[in-house]
Amino acid sequence: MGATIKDVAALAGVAVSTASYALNGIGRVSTKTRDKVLDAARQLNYQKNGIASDLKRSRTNTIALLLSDLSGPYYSSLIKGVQEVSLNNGYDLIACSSIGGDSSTAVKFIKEKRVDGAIILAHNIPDRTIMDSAREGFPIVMLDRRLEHESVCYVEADHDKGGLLATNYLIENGHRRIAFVSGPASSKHNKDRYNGFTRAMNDHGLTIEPRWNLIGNFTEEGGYRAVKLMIAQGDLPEAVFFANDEMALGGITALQEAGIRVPEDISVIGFDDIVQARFLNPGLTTVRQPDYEVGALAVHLIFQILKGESVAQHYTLDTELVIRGTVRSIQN
Amino acid sequence: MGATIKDVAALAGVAVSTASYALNGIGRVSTKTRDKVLDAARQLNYQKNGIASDLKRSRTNTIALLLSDLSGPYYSSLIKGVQEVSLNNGYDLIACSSIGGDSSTAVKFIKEKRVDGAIILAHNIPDRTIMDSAREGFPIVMLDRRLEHESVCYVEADHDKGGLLATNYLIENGHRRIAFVSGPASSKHNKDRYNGFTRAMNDHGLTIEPRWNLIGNFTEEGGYRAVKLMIAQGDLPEAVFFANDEMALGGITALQEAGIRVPEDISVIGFDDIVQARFLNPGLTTVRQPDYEVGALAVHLIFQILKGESVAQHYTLDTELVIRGTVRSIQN
DNA sequence: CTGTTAGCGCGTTCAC
DNA sequence: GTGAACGCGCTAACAG
Repeated sequence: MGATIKDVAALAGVAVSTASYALNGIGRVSTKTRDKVLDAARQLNYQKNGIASDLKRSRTNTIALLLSDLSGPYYSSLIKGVQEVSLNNGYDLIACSSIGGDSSTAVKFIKEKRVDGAIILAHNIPDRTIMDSAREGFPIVMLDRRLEHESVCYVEADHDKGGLLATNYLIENGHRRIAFVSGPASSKHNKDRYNGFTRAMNDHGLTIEPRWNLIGNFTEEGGYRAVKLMIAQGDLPEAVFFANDEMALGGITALQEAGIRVPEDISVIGFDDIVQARFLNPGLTTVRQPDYEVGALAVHLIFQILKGESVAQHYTLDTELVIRGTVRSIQN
Repeated sequence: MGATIKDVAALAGVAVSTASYALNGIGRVSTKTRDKVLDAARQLNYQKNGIASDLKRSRTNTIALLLSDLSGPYYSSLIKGVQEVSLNNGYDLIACSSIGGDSSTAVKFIKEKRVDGAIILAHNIPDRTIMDSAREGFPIVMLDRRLEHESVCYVEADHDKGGLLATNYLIENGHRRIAFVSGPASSKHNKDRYNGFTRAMNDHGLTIEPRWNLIGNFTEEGGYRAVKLMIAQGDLPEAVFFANDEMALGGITALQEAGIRVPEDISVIGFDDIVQARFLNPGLTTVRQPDYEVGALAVHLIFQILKGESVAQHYTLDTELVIRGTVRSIQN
């Protein structure tokens, strides 16, 4: 167990350096010697110690995707984008979680230079930590927030425009009395979506009723509660714009429980296009973010920076309306 | 940038080893010296090179979860189990994919000893590779298949009993003419589920119609096709047991398209309890595996082995029936 | 008891 | 094709 390159060299009767060259297939070695070495390696079941190799090379050929929690939520398309582009560039990809904040695996990996670059989708890693790690030459791309720092850049969907898109769609379908269920006030994305909403409302001379500005905290439970509250107030709006799909899920449950039909009695629109959206009946109309593209671009930027090319600090991608069955057209 | 421990020692005016002791908080250093060192480290924004550290210690304090594809399917509960137990034991956890087979990140990490142990849920890593890596002291736990090797153990749900459970439930509800839609023949889990099915059928003296033994390959598409075929044959069964939920999803779509109602005209049961199952209308009745427990047990075993304690080679956990709305009771 | 010296871990790479 | 330095931090043995 655990043969080292020394053992291989000894068995093959060559110097360690020669063994290394042969193993890595870098010129300088006659075919005969190479074969001897490879043979010895096979006999000893030799596997190089990747850590020693990384240490010497001072690069790991690996990039990390930092998530708040490995067990979810499910950023399938985004990860696919990250994964495909990494692999195409010959880099390895690992995912790790930031549970535990500054003492988490995620933070350890960027701080201790265990990877060559990182993509961050983990709200609980403090800006400070990220900036400390973002030394010259250590590329970091943020996906969940903005961060002004020379060697950190960020990619995001245009949530503002997405909010506008969704709201305009409701208005085009004849809705005028529209409620908005927000996520947490601290969320930039929530704020952007809300901005888009207000812009659309104002553009069409519609008024935003304060009593229809509800808080749902981006959770299914929160959406459920918000709608319960709305129902308790009486006087329902014609449509509800949930700032994310999870809240819409909860909201729809609350509506169903009250015998209010979607979309016959009230229209609903969400944001994100999570997997479940398609499986509701009727399917949830929502706004899709270009997740795959966000992921792909993020890694692409990492490689640009690694190559020493300069990149912009900020990229915005478009969102797209996904029309299913929860919004109906009202004839006025 | 990139201060090393040498710089810290120099600035603090002590030897490197002293700096190391101070930084790691291992006795042998006066408070005063310690403070000087910590101060110097702070000033230089020092971060240890984790790779050098790992090399020296020859352990990484990290375990890896090897998945076929980081972008899905979504083993949320299982990963939660793995994650929580790892963290509780003070170990870091990383996830990586085996896309690319023997040249994948996953394989690289186990071969090159970049982690202290691994949990494998990646069918495309060859047995051979796993056995080569499973040297003395390198713990590997398999979740997706059995592998007979002294230092490899496996944990699995009782798929056979799960198949029995599902089938018995259909039979208890008066169904006698039952179809079975299989996954790929190569899948052990599929085979076990099918065994449970046949056992239940035989126990009740029911016959298995060959024309109702369909192949769906564990995919939504496959389930869809299988049901289309079944419909084309005419003479529908009373119930269909899909060997996994994804196929059930596809099958239900096919039934709907043909105007066949679930469960009024035909009952459906699945296996796995994927997230979507709950969101179908009606909710999909299915068999749940104890995913969290499987994950938690897997890591637990890793730690046992790491501590040099001996463990059994094989663990089986029970499955559970999740009753929702796709099976109806037939009065004969 | 505090602090230092020296060598190790393992593979890579440069100069000869 | 080879010897030896090197990457960086850890630690046993030793000196003060």
